[in-house]
Amino acid sequence: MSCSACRRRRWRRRDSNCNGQWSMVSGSKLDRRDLSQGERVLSRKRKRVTLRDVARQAGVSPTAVSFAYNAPHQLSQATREHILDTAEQLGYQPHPVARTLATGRTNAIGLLVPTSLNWMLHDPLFTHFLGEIGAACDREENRILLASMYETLPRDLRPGSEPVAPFTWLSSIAADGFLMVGIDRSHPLTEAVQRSQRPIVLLDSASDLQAPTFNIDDHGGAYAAAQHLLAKGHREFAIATMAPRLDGVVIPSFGRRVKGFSQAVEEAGLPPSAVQIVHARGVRSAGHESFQNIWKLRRRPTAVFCVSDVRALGILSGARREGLSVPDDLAVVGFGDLPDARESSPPLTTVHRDMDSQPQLAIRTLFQLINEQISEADIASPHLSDTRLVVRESS
Amino acid sequence: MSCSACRRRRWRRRDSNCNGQWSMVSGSKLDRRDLSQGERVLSRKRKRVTLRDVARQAGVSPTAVSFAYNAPHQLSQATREHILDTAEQLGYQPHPVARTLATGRTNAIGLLVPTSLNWMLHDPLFTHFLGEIGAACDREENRILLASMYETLPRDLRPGSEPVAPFTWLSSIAADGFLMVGIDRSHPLTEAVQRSQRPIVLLDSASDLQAPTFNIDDHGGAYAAAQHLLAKGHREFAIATMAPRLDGVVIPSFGRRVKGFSQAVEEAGLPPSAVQIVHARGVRSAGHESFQNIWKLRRRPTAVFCVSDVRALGILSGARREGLSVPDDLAVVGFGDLPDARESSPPLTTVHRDMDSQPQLAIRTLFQLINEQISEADIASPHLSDTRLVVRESS
DNA sequence: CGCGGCGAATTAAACAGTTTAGTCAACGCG
DNA sequence: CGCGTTGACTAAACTGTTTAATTCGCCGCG
Repeated sequence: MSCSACRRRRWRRRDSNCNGQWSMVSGSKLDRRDLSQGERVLSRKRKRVTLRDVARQAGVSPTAVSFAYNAPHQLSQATREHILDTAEQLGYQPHPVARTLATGRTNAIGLLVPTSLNWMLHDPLFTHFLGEIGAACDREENRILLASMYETLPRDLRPGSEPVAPFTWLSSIAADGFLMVGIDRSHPLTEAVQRSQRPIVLLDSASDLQAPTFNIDDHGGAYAAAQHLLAKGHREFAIATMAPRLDGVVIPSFGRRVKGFSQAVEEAGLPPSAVQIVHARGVRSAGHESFQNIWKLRRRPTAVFCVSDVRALGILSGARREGLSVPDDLAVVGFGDLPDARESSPPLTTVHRDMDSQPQLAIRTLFQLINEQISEADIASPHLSDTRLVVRESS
Repeated sequence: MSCSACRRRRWRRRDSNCNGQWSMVSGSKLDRRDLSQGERVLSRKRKRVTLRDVARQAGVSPTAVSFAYNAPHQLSQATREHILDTAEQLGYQPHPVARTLATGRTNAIGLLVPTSLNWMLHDPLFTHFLGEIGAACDREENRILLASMYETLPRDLRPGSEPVAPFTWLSSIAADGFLMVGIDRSHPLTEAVQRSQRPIVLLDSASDLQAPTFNIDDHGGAYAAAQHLLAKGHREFAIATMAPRLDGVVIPSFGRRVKGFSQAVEEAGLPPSAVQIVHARGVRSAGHESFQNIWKLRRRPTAVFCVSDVRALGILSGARREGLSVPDDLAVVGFGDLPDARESSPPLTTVHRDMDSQPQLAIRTLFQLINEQISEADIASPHLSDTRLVVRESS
């Protein structure tokens, strides 16, 4: 069958024509280890094999080569096989970027975080989100492009190095849409991303931004935590939270939790001084840091509310080390209900939040927006998910 | 000063010329919320503002616009400002992909994992690596492109869905280089990635691949663990590891650990039956699963060696729930020395491995390769990092 | 016998930037 | 006055694909 094809086409002739050219590109089909030192240096300069090279070599048009991969039915069986063989021989690899430019799809979603990647990736809640997002990307055959918006913060918020212009920064993120986690409207990049014309979805972020937003009831959860502690008779509190601007970054959900807790205490008729706020900068280390800071307070609180479970767990182990009894000397309440919260000693009282369906919903929405299955107008936003207090033995 | 520039150039004339064109693109400078429903539908179709649009509007060549951003010193101050103003007005956003195509740089590194993203992202060791890699990317102003090689597994290894051709898969990953974690040479994609002509670095992977490899002494660590347990008098062992092919994926370091442990037992003169191997498929859940499987064994082992700490910690909590005493009823040894291993009850005996400098070294090497600061030939590979047994109270 | 339609392949035009090799005028200098 | 240099800017080539439009021969049908 390939014979009839051969007769029709001018492969043979081309093949011999191309023998001269062949040597130019022959290196590319060699295995790396076959290259001597000299050849390897040469290979630096060697241009990559392009679709055009394959076309020339196979004696067909570039379009035909493209069809061989993307629209096989457009080509006769024989031609198609011949092209694929040639491509294999030359060691042709399609250029991902060129392909993206032509199709307009990157098959990647941009996961944007306000802090440094390092900071965020040490937060177990975030890595849990990452797992859910990963599962969705597995299904959609997409990748996650993890990018930190940190570099774009202006000098006064992040001293030390020159900020990257939001403009420039954004022009280096090749993604079909953005999922932004923990974003505040004060961030200089927020607006730029919104102007990028690509779909955006927000998770655990500010609630007043012009994009589909998926949040939880931070305020209510914290409020309930305060009520619980008040009912237990506590009158002196500490709140352990992130430094108000961790290197210029504000995480809105933490702010809402602080507000919710303070409000409940205030409504109980206690003075504002009944709530002392302690800050910590790290993530994993935040618990220890917070514990130290609480320890140093002149007026010792009898209960501490943490804006995240990592902090609470850290305080628990700090207290253990110090010989303090929880909850008798210090009651501890967390926020998030990580799996570890159940296993700690004592098991942690914490505000349970949905960790699974909320990020799942967000990422699914993003994919729907990218695939134009829904429009932004169809989405009720902000989408709030309930929180509830889970009382265990640390309070 | 801008006057002299105005006199020399023909901005005014062009400006009025372009008023007709202007309306074509004017929508792009509008805020989303200003668009009525009808206009929003229209905006779908609206083409994005390109560098050429800016050039036309500003009355300069496309080159000049490019220079305004990338080579400011090539332009006079006045021209540059005029271009930037115009761009701002039109809401121009440079196209990341086009830019990448022209420059050849994506500013992203591909982090390739053999399993599903979901699986890998639930492994605390991996997310720790991710943090280190994130820190390096923070410094280099790069992004992480997280991609799973899972989809490319052939049908017989991963039943259920059609495999993506390695070829096709690779042509959708836009990265300047690859960091591969936990890769075995049996994976069909390994070869394809190696042929991609982009720098590659391997971490915790097979040791016989043609690329700079950063591993730890898995064999030695496991060997030491066995010796320790033998010295304590144990004679019946279990090894808890991953299903030999988790959905077709082999993780080489686990294999080396199983081998190292078995070898030590064998050299002590015990029969092969003294080591029973139990498998588990999950990550977080692997510990529980493993414990159940050990529990079911006809000949109960007195000690269990786990290829990872997550497994060991899971077994610990499984044993606690079952009322078993560790180490008296069952001695448990892990591998990895996660931070949690110190805090568990009882604290976990485990093989300490370097979690920080090894991934740091790998990622730094990758960036050096990408920036052509070193060549592959300069790298001693495989690079092995020591492991050592840390005896705590679980054995 | 002419014409519509189809299969197979081609041509040319996007896609949206960067970069090289200039052009052109002004300027200083011998 | 001619020559070389410099500064400011441009034209054209280049990056490697996809895709809409088109050609060309062939077949069946009225």
